[in-house]
This record gives sequence, C-alpha cells and structure tokens, in this order.
Amino acid sequence: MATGRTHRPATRSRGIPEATVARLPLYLRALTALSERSVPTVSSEELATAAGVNSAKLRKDFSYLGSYGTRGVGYDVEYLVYQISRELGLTQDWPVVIVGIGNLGAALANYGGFASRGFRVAALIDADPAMAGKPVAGMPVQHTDELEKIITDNGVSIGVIATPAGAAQQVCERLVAAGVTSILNFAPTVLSVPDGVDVRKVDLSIELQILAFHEQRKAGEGAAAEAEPAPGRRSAVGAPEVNAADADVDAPEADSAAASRKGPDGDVPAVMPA
Amino acid sequence: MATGRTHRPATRSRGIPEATVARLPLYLRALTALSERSVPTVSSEELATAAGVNSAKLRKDFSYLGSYGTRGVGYDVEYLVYQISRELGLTQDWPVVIVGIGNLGAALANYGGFASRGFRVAALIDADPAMAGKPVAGMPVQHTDELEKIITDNGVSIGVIATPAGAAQQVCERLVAAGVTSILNFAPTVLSVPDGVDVRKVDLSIELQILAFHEQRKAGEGAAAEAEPAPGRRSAVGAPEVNAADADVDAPEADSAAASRKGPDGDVPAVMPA
DNA sequence: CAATCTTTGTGCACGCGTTCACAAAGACAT
DNA sequence: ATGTCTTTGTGAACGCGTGCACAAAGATTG
Repeated sequence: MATGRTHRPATRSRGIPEATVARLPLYLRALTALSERSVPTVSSEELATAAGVNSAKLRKDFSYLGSYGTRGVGYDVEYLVYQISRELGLTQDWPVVIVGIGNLGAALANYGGFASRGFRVAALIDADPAMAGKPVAGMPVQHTDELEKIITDNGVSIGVIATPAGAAQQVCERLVAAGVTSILNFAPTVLSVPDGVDVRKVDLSIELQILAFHEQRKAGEGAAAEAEPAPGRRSAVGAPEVNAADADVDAPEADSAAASRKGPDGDVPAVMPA
Repeated sequence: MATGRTHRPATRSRGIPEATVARLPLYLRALTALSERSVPTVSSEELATAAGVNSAKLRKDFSYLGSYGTRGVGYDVEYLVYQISRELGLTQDWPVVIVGIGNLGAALANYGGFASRGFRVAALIDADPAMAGKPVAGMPVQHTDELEKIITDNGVSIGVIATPAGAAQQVCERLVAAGVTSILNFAPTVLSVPDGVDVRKVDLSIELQILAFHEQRKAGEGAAAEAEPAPGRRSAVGAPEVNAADADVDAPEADSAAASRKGPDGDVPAVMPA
C-alpha cells in the first residue's frame, strides 16, 4: 500500500466513525491499565482482548486516527494513550454541572471516574431549597436559581441531568439557554434540544428490560409455554396506577423541581417509570 | 446511551432484531405515559415523536411483533402496551440482586424504575461485613457469603454488579456459578463470561468522554488551534499515578470486596479510571 | 545483506439497520 | 355502496459497521 496515511488529516471535520469514537474510551481504559503496569508496547491482539473487542476492528479504529503502530512490534502504550486522549479532548479540562442531587446525583458526584478523566464537577445543583448549602461529595449544593450564573462563570459546556423525568426538559432548556451544548441525561425522558446540542442518555431500567427479553428467550427455549424462572410472579401490565404511584419514587432522587411546578397534567406524562 | 453488548452471533431463531429490542422499552415508556392520560389510540407519527425516533423505523419495529395497528387509525395504546410488555418478558416477575452497595448501588436500590417494570430487588449484597444488616432502601444488606444461597433461594437469573472494577470479575463468576445468566455491569471493566450468559454494561464516564469528543469538535470548528471553552485547564495525560490514586475513589461505591482480596497485581489492571 | 518472522494497515465482501416511498387496508363521509 | 382520506405495513435501496484475509512494512536473526 501507499506509505501510510498523513498523520494529520488537518480537516477536523473529516469524521471518525461514531462507532469508533464510542470505543475509544474503552481502548483508553485498557491502555491506561497497561501504562500503570509500565508495559511499553502492546499488540493489537492483546489490546483487543483487554478491551473486549475484535483485533481487526481495533486496528481499523486506530487507522482512523493515523498510523501510530509499528509493524512487527505493536503500539507504544504511552504514545497511544496520549493520542487517544487528545482525540477525545481529554487533554483539556471539562467543567461539568450535575443537576438533581438525589440518590443518583449524589452517586455521580462521588464517582471518581469523572475526575480521573479530565472532568471536573464544577457545581451540584438542586431545586430543593432545603438541599442548598448541604455538602455532597465535599461540595455545597447550590440552588437552581444560581444555575445560569454557575454555567456562565465556570464556562460549563457539559451538563448532567439527574432530576426526575418531569423536571428534565425544563432543566435542559435552562442549561442550553445558559450555554451548555452537551447533555448527559439520566432522566427517563426524551429531551428535545436545538440543533448543535448533543444529548446522550443513560437509562438504568432500559438495560434491564433488554436483559429480560433475552432471559425470557433463554427460558422459553425448550418449552414454548410460559417459563417460570423463579418463585413468585405477577401480572404487572394493566395496572397503570402503580406507575403513577411510582412517580415520586421513580425519580433517581429527591429533587423538588417537579414538585415546585406541578402541573396537574403537565408532569404526569413525563414522569415515567422505565 | 448505555453501551455494552456481548457477542450476538446470529439472530435468535425467529429473532426480533437487536436494534429493535433495544427500542421497545422506549416505546413502552411513551405508551405508558399515553395510557396514564387515557389516550385510546396513537398514530405511528405521534408515538415516534414521543419516543424520539423516526416513524418509519417505529412501524418497521412493530411489524416484527405482528400487525397490531389499524390502518387509517393507528395503534391501540393498551393493547400495544400489553404486547410489548409480553415481548420483553415484563409480564413476569424478575427477581434481581444488586452486588456492591456503595453510592451507586444504593442509588440503584432506591431507583423506582426497576420495581415499576417487573423487576423486584430480591437482595442487596456487599462484601463489607460492616454493611451487613444495615438497611438500604428499606432492605437489610446481606454479606457476600450469602450470595449463592440468595441466588438459589430466590431463583435469581439477573444480577447487577455495582462493585469496584477490581471485584467485578470475581463477583461475576460467583453469580454465574450460582445460576445467574444475565448481568448488568456498572463496573468499568470488561467481564468475561461463558456462552449463554448475557452481559450489558453501563459506563458512566464513557458517555461523558463521547460528549467531550463532540464538544471539542464544536469548539475547534472555527479555530484550528486549541480551544479554550472555560477558565482553567490541565494536562491530564501523562500522569498515570493520579489514576492509581483514583483506584479507590474511582469505584462507584465503598464495597470492600476488592479490599478483602487484594491481589498485589490482580486488581491493578482491573481497577481502572474511565 | 538476505532471509525469515511478526504484526500492522486496509481492500473487500457481507450483513444489519435505516430510510424512502408506495400500495394495500381500513375508517369515514356522502 | 362508492369514493375519499388517513395511516399502516413493507419492498427495496442505501449506507454504515464488521470481520476476513493478505500484502506491505519493519524487526530480527543468521
């Protein structure tokens, strides 16, 4: 083949495939582990195993970044850590705010995985006045009223939403209006945002539902009839009112944003289980 | 979105596409909201908007389940809720165990989205003896020693791992050995499991890293040079030892499973930031 | 320097998922 | 009953992602 690629495509817009981008953090994690063990180089085969992917896929992924490997040897760990970090934008500091400091929000605030990757929790925000000033993860919770000022003063461009579903859209709009252009949404709701704003969602119960689907498949493999994998069953469906009851419990935490603006109908559809 | 997926060789027998299965919970959520508002029928267009997807995609998805719509009218909400619930296996009870009751584990235990979808938290398990008996989410935490007995007695087939990365693989193996065949992994580690066991992973920091990538893209759109979206920066990369220090903090919680079996090397590669 | 060995980088083919576009089906009005 | 209107269900085209398989590149050895 031709003598390799030009190291710098120069044109930023020349896209790395989305699927590849999603795997870069995986590689980075594996590489960091190797780095800590002072492993100097690693082959695509070894690294692929460590990252849980196919080696051909890994090589192709890396080829989008440039030719950083040495044939017959492998990849230089430290160099690759740097290149991937740079590509992901982790060589700079990203201040983030977490809105909705309930169980989940607090857990996220305490999550060390953020800080270790260049993400700095700039502020914790909650709509409950009773929460204001209360220290969580060694940081005082601030009231929603301060949201805009916090975003502006800290130059925050990434926001994490961990509010109840009913409050998520409103919080989202305020974040965006204040200048946030990337949102990580933990609320079980579809957020609508203007063009130019990225939203990624993490839904804890959706993953379980997908597992349940496959689990049911397994159980019903031999028998066509209903499987009974465990003692105790229930009907579940057909009792919408239990979902309504879940509304408060459902939310990952106790943010009172929803309560403060309870539309008798407005948040019923939004506050969803699942 | 949450990531994670094990190798799915070929589509199961009369398989619904994996991508479709992953969207069913989304539809179900939107439909439940409509059901609570007593909306009798809904068109593919409306429902697609509510679920945040393309209407053609939605129709094709539903076509895999059967012809449940009425041309010229739309879909019967209640009927569709039932059909999707049944397809996902949510009409039966799924007892789950949560292993690793730290910040994240506790948040999950309190998360109402599980119970409202047919998932019953059968037990909370932690390796820390000091946690044993302590009530979390109205349920006493049990010690890891009881793991196998709990799984067997409750017929648990789905396990949630919220331990530090260093303990995840070991916990995983014990769960599988005890009969668990589906695992939801929150630990930032690649789990290796035997065939027939499904693993889905949720990595909180990977999502942020993906956002950072796009954010960097936006910032560098006009200027070719390094962007400065906020006051304060850092070098981040090139300091592996800070990651090592993160090891304990990194874990979403305080499960001491890792501590109880600290291999001087065994968990170093596993305990990863990111 | 030549031969051999290892591992990368990638051309190519295949399959899955997405989207378009439309005919068929049924509701509804006249 | 007939015609019109709405919306589903799906055939087909397209694009992306994945994995195979191999030639090129460089290390290493004799």
